[in-house]
Amino acid sequence: MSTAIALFTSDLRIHDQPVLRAALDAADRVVPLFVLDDGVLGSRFCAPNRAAFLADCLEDLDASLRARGGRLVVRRGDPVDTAVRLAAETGATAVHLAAGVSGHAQRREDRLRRALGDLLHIHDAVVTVVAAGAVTPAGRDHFAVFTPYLRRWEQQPRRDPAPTPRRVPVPDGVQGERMAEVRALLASAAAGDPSPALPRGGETEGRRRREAWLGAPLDAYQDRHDDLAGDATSRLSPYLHFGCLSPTELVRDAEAAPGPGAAAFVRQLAWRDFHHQVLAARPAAARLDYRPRGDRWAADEQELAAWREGRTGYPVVDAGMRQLAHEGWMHNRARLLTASFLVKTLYGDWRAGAAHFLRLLVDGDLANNQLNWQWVAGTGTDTRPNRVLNPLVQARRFDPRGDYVRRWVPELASVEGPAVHRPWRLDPQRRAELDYPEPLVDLEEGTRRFRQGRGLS
DNA sequence: ATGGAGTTACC
DNA sequence: GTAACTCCA
Repeated sequence: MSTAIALFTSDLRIHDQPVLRAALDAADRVVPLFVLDDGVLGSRFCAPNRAAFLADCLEDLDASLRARGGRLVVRRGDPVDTAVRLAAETGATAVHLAAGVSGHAQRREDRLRRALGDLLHIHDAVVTVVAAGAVTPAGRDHFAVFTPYLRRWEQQPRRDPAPTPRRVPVPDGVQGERMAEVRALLASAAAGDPSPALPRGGETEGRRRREAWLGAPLDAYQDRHDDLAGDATSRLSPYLHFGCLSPTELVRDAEAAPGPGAAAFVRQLAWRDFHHQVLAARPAAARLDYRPRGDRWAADEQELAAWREGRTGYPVVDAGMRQLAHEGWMHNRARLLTASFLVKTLYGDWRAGAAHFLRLLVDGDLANNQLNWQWVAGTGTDTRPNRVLNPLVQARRFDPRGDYVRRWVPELASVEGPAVHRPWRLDPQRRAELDYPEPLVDLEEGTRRFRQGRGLS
Protein backbone atom coordinates (compact mmCIF):
# COMPACT_ATOMS: atom_id res chain seq x y z
CA MET A 1 0.00 0.00 0.00
CA SER A 2 1.59 3.26 -1.10
CA THR A 3 0.78 6.64 0.40
CA ALA A 4 1.14 10.16 -0.96
CA ILE A 5 0.60 13.57 0.62
CA ALA A 6 -1.36 16.27 -1.19
CA LEU A 7 -0.18 19.49 0.44
CA PHE A 8 -2.90 22.09 -0.08
CA THR A 9 -2.06 25.78 -0.16
CA SER A 10 -4.00 28.27 -2.33
CA ASP A 11 -5.83 25.48 -4.14
CA LEU A 12 -8.66 24.61 -1.76
CA ARG A 13 -10.87 22.65 -4.13
CA ILE A 14 -11.50 19.16 -5.45
CA HIS A 15 -12.56 20.12 -9.00
CA ASP A 16 -9.69 20.47 -11.45
CA GLN A 17 -7.21 19.92 -8.63
CA PRO A 18 -3.99 18.61 -10.23
CA VAL A 19 -2.26 18.28 -6.85
CA LEU A 20 -4.90 15.98 -5.37
CA ARG A 21 -5.39 14.21 -8.70
CA ALA A 22 -1.68 13.42 -9.09
CA ALA A 23 -1.43 12.16 -5.52
CA LEU A 24 -4.41 9.86 -6.07
CA ASP A 25 -3.08 8.61 -9.40
CA ALA A 26 0.33 7.79 -7.95
CA ALA A 27 -0.61 6.11 -4.67
CA ASP A 28 -3.20 3.83 -3.07
CA ARG A 29 -3.89 6.24 -0.22
CA VAL A 30 -3.61 9.99 0.06
CA VAL A 31 -3.29 12.36 3.00
CA PRO A 32 -4.88 15.71 2.04
CA LEU A 33 -2.92 18.07 4.25
CA PHE A 34 -3.34 21.73 5.08
CA VAL A 35 -0.88 23.39 7.45
CA LEU A 36 -1.87 26.40 9.52
CA ASP A 37 1.48 28.08 9.12
CA ASP A 38 2.77 29.39 12.47
CA GLY A 39 4.72 32.03 10.59
CA VAL A 40 1.52 33.35 8.99
CA LEU A 41 -0.79 32.81 11.97
CA GLY A 42 1.43 34.80 14.28
CA SER A 43 2.08 37.67 11.88
CA ARG A 44 0.33 40.77 10.64
CA PHE A 45 -0.60 38.74 7.56
CA CYS A 46 -3.23 36.93 9.57
CA ALA A 47 -5.95 39.31 8.45
CA PRO A 48 -9.37 38.70 10.04
CA ASN A 49 -11.28 38.64 6.77
CA ARG A 50 -9.07 36.12 5.06
CA ALA A 51 -8.77 34.04 8.24
CA ALA A 52 -12.58 33.75 8.44
CA PHE A 53 -12.86 33.02 4.72
CA LEU A 54 -10.10 30.41 5.03
CA ALA A 55 -11.99 28.67 7.86
CA ASP A 56 -15.01 28.39 5.51
CA CYS A 57 -12.76 27.01 2.75
CA LEU A 58 -11.19 24.36 4.96
CA GLU A 59 -14.53 23.29 6.38
CA ASP A 60 -16.00 22.99 2.88
CA LEU A 61 -12.98 21.09 1.56
CA ASP A 62 -13.16 18.70 4.52
CA ALA A 63 -16.86 18.10 3.83
CA SER A 64 -16.19 17.41 0.12
CA LEU A 65 -13.42 14.97 0.99
CA ARG A 66 -15.62 13.25 3.59
CA ALA A 67 -18.33 12.80 0.98
CA ARG A 68 -15.67 10.85 -0.95
CA GLY A 69 -14.64 8.66 1.93
CA GLY A 70 -11.73 10.82 3.06
CA ARG A 71 -11.14 13.96 5.08
CA LEU A 72 -8.83 16.96 5.34
CA VAL A 73 -5.93 16.71 7.78
CA VAL A 74 -5.19 20.13 9.27
CA ARG A 75 -2.14 20.65 11.42
CA ARG A 76 -0.57 23.67 12.96
CA GLY A 77 3.15 24.34 12.65
CA ASP A 78 5.84 24.98 10.10
CA PRO A 79 4.63 23.61 6.75
CA VAL A 80 7.96 22.03 5.84
CA ASP A 81 8.53 20.35 9.23
CA THR A 82 4.91 19.24 9.31
CA ALA A 83 4.98 17.73 5.82
CA VAL A 84 8.30 15.99 6.47
CA ARG A 85 7.10 14.60 9.81
CA LEU A 86 3.81 13.43 8.29
CA ALA A 87 5.65 11.75 5.42
CA ALA A 88 7.77 9.81 7.93
CA GLU A 89 4.73 8.99 10.04
CA THR A 90 2.67 7.61 7.14
CA GLY A 91 5.52 6.22 5.05
CA ALA A 92 4.46 8.52 2.23
CA THR A 93 6.59 8.17 -0.87
CA ALA A 94 5.51 11.44 -2.48
CA VAL A 95 4.47 14.96 -1.52
CA HIS A 96 2.50 16.91 -4.14
CA LEU A 97 2.33 20.70 -4.06
CA ALA A 98 1.16 23.53 -6.33
CA ALA A 99 3.85 25.99 -7.43
CA GLY A 100 3.66 29.38 -5.74
CA VAL A 101 5.02 32.75 -6.79
CA SER A 102 5.65 34.77 -3.60
CA GLY A 103 8.96 34.84 -1.80
CA HIS A 104 7.31 32.95 1.06
CA ALA A 105 6.05 30.23 -1.32
CA GLN A 106 9.40 30.00 -3.12
CA ARG A 107 11.32 29.62 0.14
CA ARG A 108 8.85 26.98 1.31
CA GLU A 109 9.33 25.13 -1.97
CA ASP A 110 13.12 25.31 -1.71
CA ARG A 111 13.10 24.01 1.88
CA LEU A 112 10.74 21.18 0.93
CA ARG A 113 12.98 20.22 -1.96
CA ARG A 114 16.03 20.13 0.30
CA ALA A 115 14.17 18.06 2.89
CA LEU A 116 12.37 15.69 0.55
CA GLY A 117 14.44 15.56 -2.63
CA ASP A 118 12.75 13.45 -5.28
CA LEU A 119 9.74 12.88 -3.05
CA LEU A 120 8.55 16.41 -3.83
CA HIS A 121 6.39 16.95 -6.92
CA ILE A 122 5.55 20.53 -7.93
CA HIS A 123 2.49 21.12 -10.11
CA ASP A 124 2.17 24.10 -12.43
CA ALA A 125 -0.93 25.94 -13.63
CA VAL A 126 -2.99 25.19 -10.52
CA VAL A 127 -3.44 28.75 -9.25
CA THR A 128 -2.98 30.44 -12.64
CA VAL A 129 -4.03 29.44 -16.15
CA VAL A 130 -0.53 29.72 -17.61
CA ALA A 131 2.27 28.89 -15.19
CA ALA A 132 4.62 31.67 -14.16
CA GLY A 133 7.70 31.42 -16.36
CA ALA A 134 6.00 29.20 -18.96
CA VAL A 135 6.13 32.02 -21.48
CA THR A 136 8.98 34.53 -21.52
CA PRO A 137 10.25 37.15 -23.95
CA ALA A 138 13.59 36.50 -25.63
CA GLY A 139 16.47 37.05 -23.26
CA ARG A 140 14.35 37.86 -20.18
CA ASP A 141 12.80 35.82 -17.42
CA HIS A 142 9.41 37.54 -17.44
CA PHE A 143 7.19 39.93 -19.38
CA ALA A 144 7.09 43.53 -18.20
CA VAL A 145 4.45 44.68 -20.70
CA PHE A 146 0.96 43.24 -20.67
CA THR A 147 0.00 43.33 -24.36
CA PRO A 148 2.80 41.09 -25.68
CA TYR A 149 2.25 38.85 -22.66
CA LEU A 150 -1.44 38.53 -23.52
CA ARG A 151 -0.59 37.56 -27.10
CA ARG A 152 1.58 34.71 -25.92
CA TRP A 153 -0.84 33.80 -23.10
CA GLU A 154 -3.65 33.36 -25.63
CA GLN A 155 -1.54 31.06 -27.81
CA GLN A 156 -0.37 28.89 -24.94
CA PRO A 157 -1.92 25.39 -24.95
CA ARG A 158 -4.34 24.89 -22.06
CA ARG A 159 -4.10 22.08 -19.59
CA ASP A 160 -7.14 19.78 -19.59
CA PRO A 161 -9.01 20.14 -16.30
CA ALA A 162 -8.12 17.28 -13.96
CA PRO A 163 -10.96 14.80 -13.37
CA THR A 164 -12.75 15.23 -10.04
CA PRO A 165 -11.99 12.31 -7.72
CA ARG A 166 -14.87 10.00 -6.80
CA ARG A 167 -13.07 8.38 -3.87
CA VAL A 168 -10.31 9.77 -1.68
CA PRO A 169 -8.92 6.93 0.45
CA VAL A 170 -7.16 8.41 3.47
CA PRO A 171 -5.10 6.17 5.80
CA ASP A 172 -6.58 5.57 9.26
CA GLY A 173 -5.18 7.05 12.41
CA VAL A 174 -3.64 10.24 11.05
CA GLN A 175 -4.04 12.96 13.67
CA GLY A 176 -5.30 16.41 12.78
CA GLU A 177 -7.10 19.37 14.30
CA ARG A 178 -10.87 19.20 14.45
CA MET A 179 -12.63 21.69 12.19
CA ALA A 180 -14.20 23.59 15.10
CA GLU A 181 -10.73 23.94 16.57
CA VAL A 182 -9.35 25.13 13.21
CA ARG A 183 -11.94 27.88 13.07
CA ALA A 184 -11.24 28.90 16.66
CA LEU A 185 -7.48 28.95 16.02
CA LEU A 186 -7.90 31.16 12.98
CA ALA A 187 -10.29 33.50 14.79
CA SER A 188 -7.95 33.94 17.76
CA ALA A 189 -4.86 34.40 15.59
CA ALA A 190 -6.59 37.12 13.55
CA ALA A 191 -6.03 40.69 14.65
CA GLY A 192 -9.65 41.77 15.08
CA ASP A 193 -13.10 40.86 13.82
CA PRO A 194 -14.01 40.15 10.21
CA SER A 195 -16.01 42.66 8.17
CA PRO A 196 -19.78 42.55 8.76
CA ALA A 197 -20.69 41.68 5.15
CA LEU A 198 -17.90 39.24 4.40
CA PRO A 199 -18.80 36.67 1.71
CA ARG A 200 -18.93 33.01 2.66
CA GLY A 201 -15.84 31.07 1.63
CA GLY A 202 -15.38 27.63 0.15
CA GLU A 203 -15.51 25.76 -3.12
CA THR A 204 -19.23 25.01 -2.90
CA GLU A 205 -20.12 28.69 -2.52
CA GLY A 206 -17.55 29.64 -5.17
CA ARG A 207 -19.03 27.23 -7.71
CA ARG A 208 -22.52 28.47 -6.96
CA ARG A 209 -21.43 32.03 -7.71
CA ARG A 210 -19.48 30.87 -10.76
CA GLU A 211 -22.58 29.22 -12.24
CA ALA A 212 -24.65 32.33 -11.56
CA TRP A 213 -22.02 34.54 -13.21
CA LEU A 214 -21.54 32.36 -16.29
CA GLY A 215 -25.27 31.61 -16.51
CA ALA A 216 -26.14 35.27 -17.08
CA PRO A 217 -25.07 36.94 -20.33
CA LEU A 218 -21.53 38.31 -20.12
CA ASP A 219 -22.32 40.88 -22.82
CA ALA A 220 -22.72 43.76 -20.42
CA TYR A 221 -19.39 43.14 -18.69
CA GLN A 222 -17.31 45.20 -21.08
CA ASP A 223 -19.56 48.25 -20.84
CA ARG A 224 -20.58 47.99 -17.21
CA HIS A 225 -17.68 46.56 -15.24
CA ASP A 226 -16.40 50.04 -14.42
CA ASP A 227 -19.75 51.34 -13.20
CA LEU A 228 -19.38 51.71 -9.44
CA ALA A 229 -23.05 51.60 -8.45
CA GLY A 230 -23.98 48.94 -11.00
CA ASP A 231 -21.57 46.49 -9.40
CA ALA A 232 -21.71 44.24 -12.46
CA THR A 233 -18.47 42.43 -11.66
CA SER A 234 -18.12 38.71 -10.99
CA ARG A 235 -16.98 38.99 -7.35
CA LEU A 236 -15.18 35.72 -7.91
CA SER A 237 -11.78 37.12 -6.85
CA PRO A 238 -11.77 35.69 -3.28
CA TYR A 239 -12.61 32.24 -4.65
CA LEU A 240 -9.81 32.51 -7.19
CA HIS A 241 -7.38 33.71 -4.52
CA PHE A 242 -7.99 30.73 -2.26
CA GLY A 243 -8.18 28.36 -5.21
CA CYS A 244 -11.82 27.45 -4.57
CA LEU A 245 -12.21 27.93 -8.31
CA SER A 246 -9.91 26.71 -11.04
CA PRO A 247 -8.88 29.63 -13.26
CA THR A 248 -8.35 27.13 -16.10
CA GLU A 249 -11.94 25.95 -15.89
CA LEU A 250 -13.22 29.49 -15.51
CA VAL A 251 -11.40 30.73 -18.61
CA ARG A 252 -12.48 27.72 -20.63
CA ASP A 253 -16.14 28.25 -19.72
CA ALA A 254 -16.02 32.03 -20.11
CA GLU A 255 -14.48 31.66 -23.58
CA ALA A 256 -17.39 29.45 -24.55
CA ALA A 257 -19.70 32.41 -23.92
CA PRO A 258 -20.19 34.63 -26.99
CA GLY A 259 -19.57 38.32 -27.32
CA PRO A 260 -17.03 40.97 -26.31
CA GLY A 261 -17.99 40.76 -22.62
CA ALA A 262 -16.51 37.29 -22.31
CA ALA A 263 -13.25 38.41 -23.91
CA ALA A 264 -13.04 41.38 -21.54
CA PHE A 265 -13.56 39.08 -18.56
CA VAL A 266 -10.91 36.61 -19.77
CA ARG A 267 -8.55 39.55 -20.22
CA GLN A 268 -8.92 40.39 -16.54
CA LEU A 269 -7.98 36.81 -15.67
CA ALA A 270 -4.91 37.16 -17.89
CA TRP A 271 -3.88 40.22 -15.83
CA ARG A 272 -3.89 37.92 -12.81
CA ASP A 273 -1.44 35.58 -14.54
CA PHE A 274 0.65 38.53 -15.73
CA HIS A 275 1.13 39.80 -12.17
CA HIS A 276 1.90 36.29 -10.93
CA GLN A 277 4.67 35.84 -13.49
CA VAL A 278 6.16 39.23 -12.56
CA LEU A 279 6.19 38.42 -8.84
CA ALA A 280 7.57 34.92 -9.44
CA ALA A 281 10.53 36.47 -11.27
CA ARG A 282 10.86 39.47 -8.91
CA PRO A 283 9.59 38.39 -5.47
CA ALA A 284 11.15 41.53 -3.97
CA ALA A 285 8.62 43.64 -5.94
CA ALA A 286 6.18 42.88 -3.13
CA ARG A 287 8.15 45.45 -1.10
CA LEU A 288 10.53 47.30 -3.40
CA ASP A 289 9.80 49.55 -6.36
CA TYR A 290 9.88 47.53 -9.58
CA ARG A 291 11.19 50.67 -11.28
CA PRO A 292 12.58 53.05 -8.67
CA ARG A 293 11.67 56.61 -9.66
CA GLY A 294 13.20 58.53 -6.80
CA ASP A 295 9.89 59.34 -5.16
CA ARG A 296 9.79 61.11 -1.82
CA TRP A 297 6.51 60.02 -0.31
CA ALA A 298 5.04 62.63 1.95
CA ALA A 299 1.62 61.78 3.40
CA ASP A 300 1.54 62.29 7.14
CA GLU A 301 0.01 59.87 9.62
CA GLN A 302 -3.18 61.91 10.00
CA GLU A 303 -3.82 62.03 6.26
CA LEU A 304 -3.08 58.32 6.01
CA ALA A 305 -5.53 57.62 8.86
CA ALA A 306 -8.20 59.76 7.17
CA TRP A 307 -7.71 57.78 3.97
CA ARG A 308 -7.90 54.44 5.76
CA GLU A 309 -11.07 55.43 7.61
CA GLY A 310 -12.81 56.92 4.60
CA ARG A 311 -12.92 60.53 5.73
CA THR A 312 -10.79 62.29 3.12
CA GLY A 313 -13.67 64.63 2.26
CA TYR A 314 -13.80 63.22 -1.29
CA PRO A 315 -17.06 61.25 -1.28
CA VAL A 316 -16.16 58.77 -4.01
CA VAL A 317 -12.85 57.96 -2.29
CA ASP A 318 -14.52 57.60 1.10
CA ALA A 319 -17.25 55.41 -0.39
CA GLY A 320 -14.63 52.96 -1.66
CA MET A 321 -12.77 52.86 1.63
CA ARG A 322 -15.97 52.23 3.54
CA GLN A 323 -17.07 49.49 1.17
CA LEU A 324 -13.70 47.86 1.85
CA ALA A 325 -14.21 48.00 5.61
CA HIS A 326 -17.79 46.71 5.41
CA GLU A 327 -17.44 43.94 2.83
CA GLY A 328 -13.76 43.09 2.83
CA TRP A 329 -13.99 43.80 -0.87
CA MET A 330 -13.91 46.86 -3.10
CA HIS A 331 -15.04 47.49 -6.66
CA ASN A 332 -11.95 47.43 -8.88
CA ARG A 333 -12.57 50.92 -10.21
CA ALA A 334 -12.77 52.14 -6.60
CA ARG A 335 -9.48 50.37 -5.84
CA LEU A 336 -7.80 52.33 -8.62
CA LEU A 337 -9.23 55.68 -7.60
CA THR A 338 -8.69 55.32 -3.85
CA ALA A 339 -5.13 54.10 -4.46
CA SER A 340 -4.42 56.97 -6.82
CA PHE A 341 -5.76 59.43 -4.23
CA LEU A 342 -3.38 58.14 -1.58
CA VAL A 343 -0.35 57.91 -3.82
CA LYS A 344 -0.74 60.77 -6.31
CA THR A 345 -2.83 63.26 -4.38
CA LEU A 346 -1.54 62.78 -0.82
CA TYR A 347 1.88 61.41 -1.87
CA GLY A 348 1.43 58.45 0.45
CA ASP A 349 3.85 55.55 0.06
CA TRP A 350 2.20 52.79 -1.96
CA ARG A 351 3.44 50.27 0.61
CA ALA A 352 1.22 51.79 3.30
CA GLY A 353 -1.80 51.65 1.02
CA ALA A 354 -1.05 48.13 -0.15
CA ALA A 355 -0.67 46.98 3.46
CA HIS A 356 -4.08 48.41 4.37
CA PHE A 357 -5.70 46.71 1.37
CA LEU A 358 -4.02 43.42 2.29
CA ARG A 359 -5.29 43.70 5.84
CA LEU A 360 -8.90 44.02 4.68
CA LEU A 361 -9.33 42.51 1.22
CA VAL A 362 -10.77 39.01 1.38
CA ASP A 363 -9.25 38.45 -2.07
CA GLY A 364 -6.00 40.10 -0.90
CA ASP A 365 -3.40 38.55 -3.17
CA LEU A 366 0.23 39.55 -2.90
CA ALA A 367 0.93 39.51 -6.64
CA ASN A 368 -2.19 41.37 -7.76
CA ASN A 369 -2.31 43.77 -4.84
CA GLN A 370 1.32 44.88 -4.70
CA LEU A 371 1.78 45.11 -8.47
CA ASN A 372 -1.48 46.96 -9.05
CA TRP A 373 -0.46 49.41 -6.33
CA GLN A 374 2.87 49.83 -8.07
CA TRP A 375 1.03 50.41 -11.32
CA VAL A 376 -0.96 53.24 -9.71
CA ALA A 377 2.14 54.62 -7.96
CA GLY A 378 4.05 54.67 -11.24
CA THR A 379 6.79 52.44 -9.86
CA GLY A 380 5.52 49.25 -11.49
CA THR A 381 5.91 47.64 -14.89
CA ASP A 382 3.95 50.46 -16.52
CA THR A 383 6.19 52.91 -18.33
CA ARG A 384 3.83 55.85 -17.75
CA PRO A 385 4.59 56.94 -14.20
CA ASN A 386 2.67 60.22 -14.16
CA ARG A 387 -0.86 58.96 -14.62
CA VAL A 388 -3.18 60.63 -12.08
CA LEU A 389 -6.80 59.66 -11.53
CA ASN A 390 -8.68 62.79 -10.46
CA PRO A 391 -11.42 61.63 -8.05
CA LEU A 392 -13.90 64.20 -9.38
CA VAL A 393 -13.39 63.05 -12.94
CA GLN A 394 -13.62 59.42 -11.84
CA ALA A 395 -16.81 60.21 -9.92
CA ARG A 396 -18.45 61.88 -12.91
CA ARG A 397 -17.49 59.04 -15.19
CA PHE A 398 -18.11 56.00 -13.05
CA ASP A 399 -20.73 57.15 -10.53
CA PRO A 400 -22.60 59.72 -12.64
CA ARG A 401 -25.70 59.79 -10.43
CA GLY A 402 -23.88 59.48 -7.11
CA ASP A 403 -25.62 56.24 -6.13
CA TYR A 404 -22.37 54.54 -5.08
CA VAL A 405 -21.56 57.39 -2.71
CA ARG A 406 -25.02 57.47 -1.16
CA ARG A 407 -24.85 53.70 -0.60
CA TRP A 408 -21.57 53.82 1.31
CA VAL A 409 -21.43 57.27 2.89
CA PRO A 410 -24.57 57.56 5.04
CA GLU A 411 -23.81 61.19 6.04
CA LEU A 412 -24.43 62.12 2.40
CA ALA A 413 -27.43 59.86 1.75
CA SER A 414 -29.80 62.83 1.66
CA VAL A 415 -27.89 64.72 -1.03
CA GLU A 416 -29.51 64.07 -4.40
CA GLY A 417 -27.86 63.55 -7.75
CA PRO A 418 -24.23 64.13 -8.70
CA ALA A 419 -24.07 67.08 -6.27
CA VAL A 420 -23.17 64.42 -3.69
CA HIS A 421 -19.65 64.34 -5.18
CA ARG A 422 -19.02 67.99 -4.18
CA PRO A 423 -20.45 68.52 -0.69
CA TRP A 424 -18.29 71.67 -0.30
CA ARG A 425 -20.52 73.42 -2.82
CA LEU A 426 -23.65 72.98 -0.69
CA ASP A 427 -24.73 75.97 1.35
CA PRO A 428 -22.88 76.22 4.69
CA GLN A 429 -25.88 75.40 6.88
CA ARG A 430 -26.62 72.21 4.95
CA ARG A 431 -22.98 71.21 5.12
CA ALA A 432 -22.93 71.68 8.88
CA GLU A 433 -25.97 69.43 9.20
CA LEU A 434 -24.34 66.68 7.16
CA ASP A 435 -21.34 66.32 9.47
CA TYR A 436 -19.08 65.23 6.62
CA PRO A 437 -15.35 66.13 6.65
CA GLU A 438 -13.82 68.99 4.68
CA PRO A 439 -11.69 67.78 1.77
CA LEU A 440 -8.09 67.04 2.72
CA VAL A 441 -6.86 68.87 -0.38
CA ASP A 442 -8.51 71.17 -2.91
CA LEU A 443 -8.59 69.70 -6.40
CA GLU A 444 -11.05 72.19 -7.85
CA GLU A 445 -9.25 75.52 -7.59
CA GLY A 446 -6.45 74.68 -9.97
CA THR A 447 -4.14 73.95 -7.07
CA ARG A 448 -3.30 70.56 -8.41
CA ARG A 449 -0.44 69.11 -6.42
CA PHE A 450 2.29 67.42 -8.38
CA ARG A 451 4.19 64.45 -7.13
CA GLN A 452 7.50 65.32 -5.56
CA GLY A 453 10.92 63.86 -6.08
CA ARG A 454 10.94 63.83 -9.83
CA GLY A 455 13.20 66.02 -11.87
CA LEU A 456 15.18 67.02 -8.81
CA SER A 457 18.92 66.81 -9.06
C1' DA B 1 -6.15 55.72 -18.51
C1' DT B 2 -4.71 48.78 -16.54
C1' DG B 3 -3.90 52.24 -24.94
C1' DG B 4 -1.84 52.96 -29.64
C1' DA B 5 1.56 54.45 -33.02
C1' DG B 6 6.06 55.00 -33.99
C1' DT B 7 10.88 54.32 -32.56
C1' DT B 8 14.63 52.09 -30.39
C1' DA B 9 17.23 48.16 -28.71
C1' DC B 10 18.36 43.84 -28.71
C1' DC B 11 17.56 39.05 -29.87
C1' DG C 1 11.20 40.12 -35.63
C1' DT C 2 9.86 41.07 -30.92
C1' DA C 3 9.57 43.58 -26.61
C1' DA C 4 10.32 47.87 -24.40
C1' DC C 5 10.30 52.72 -24.52
C1' DT C 6 8.57 57.45 -25.79
C1' DC C 7 5.33 60.39 -26.88
C1' DC C 8 0.71 61.46 -27.50
C1' DA C 9 -3.53 61.13 -25.96
